[in-house]
Amino acid sequence: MRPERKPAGEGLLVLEHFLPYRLSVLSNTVSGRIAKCYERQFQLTIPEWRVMAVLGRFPGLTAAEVTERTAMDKVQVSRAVARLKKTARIEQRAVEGDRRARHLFLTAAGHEVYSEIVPLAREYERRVTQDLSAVERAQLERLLDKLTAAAMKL
Amino acid sequence: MRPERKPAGEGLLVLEHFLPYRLSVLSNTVSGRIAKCYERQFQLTIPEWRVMAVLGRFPGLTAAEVTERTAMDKVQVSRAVARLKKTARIEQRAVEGDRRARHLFLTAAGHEVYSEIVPLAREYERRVTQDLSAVERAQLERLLDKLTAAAMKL
DNA sequence: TGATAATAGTTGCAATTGATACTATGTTGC
DNA sequence: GCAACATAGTATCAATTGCAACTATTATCA
Repeated sequence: MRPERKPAGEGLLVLEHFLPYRLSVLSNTVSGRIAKCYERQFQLTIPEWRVMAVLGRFPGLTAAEVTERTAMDKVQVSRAVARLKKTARIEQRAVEGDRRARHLFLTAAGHEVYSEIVPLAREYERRVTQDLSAVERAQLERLLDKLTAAAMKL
Repeated sequence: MRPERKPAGEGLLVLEHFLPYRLSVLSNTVSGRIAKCYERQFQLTIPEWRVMAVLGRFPGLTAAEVTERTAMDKVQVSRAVARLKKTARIEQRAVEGDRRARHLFLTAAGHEVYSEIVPLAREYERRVTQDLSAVERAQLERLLDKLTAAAMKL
């Protein structure tokens, strides 16, 4: 009775082909690299940058809406917002008809930081994907859509 | 007038098409779901499960080799190993000719847990990818390879 | 109305993490 | 054989996180 009859057999998990594992390695590598960049240059943590990024694209969201859009949790957003307020990268304005929530906006200083980081981020993305053909890029986009949708559903 | 005339304009980052962001959302969603599963059922953290998974596939690795294979850092591995030892899921044996390192193995109890988790992990992966055709699966594999290689190089 | 529940956001505390430094052992080159 | 350096793994301490509880406000509905 051989113990290791089949390498990808029933009871074995081949980690290097296991999707969640591969995604995690890739995502950590990719995000980690850019993070180093804006951490050093702007003293921004990943959650802070994420909040800024989404506010740059959708000014005036509330913290709850930021939470939805970023798949961060609300405590994480709350703390990122607090730090960003303290460093004057964002500001808050009242929400008409709801005194619990506040609209969030990048300040002028926030915009400045944002517009410095965006090209860096773009450039980094470009480098990571530079070996992909146009076709492969389209495939990637499509696959990410499908996988994300499927993962959300479970 | 279309609202999104220049969707990828110079100064704007369209988060929902930005690769690092999409990878992060997908990876967190995917890993998070399975993690919940073995956290509840077996009191295993993500790093612990990762160490077990790699030891299930490659019995006898040292902590340093686990570190290499998992893209975790060595402190993380050290702590996961400490916990797994305490919960008797793994055991250590001397390395011939090097008294610093020790070979790591799943115990019988560890194997039991492992062989219960593997089918769950498999099933979960199957569900996430069930909407993909065979061709798409191959594309995915290929794209992950390319992206991971590119990210590592930077 | 008023009681109950839901939502926005914050805070406190315990657990986890990350960076750094440390011990012990091994290797290299002179 | 012995400095100087490298490696395996652990410990320490501050910073970050995650969970649950909390305040304040708004919504529901009998």
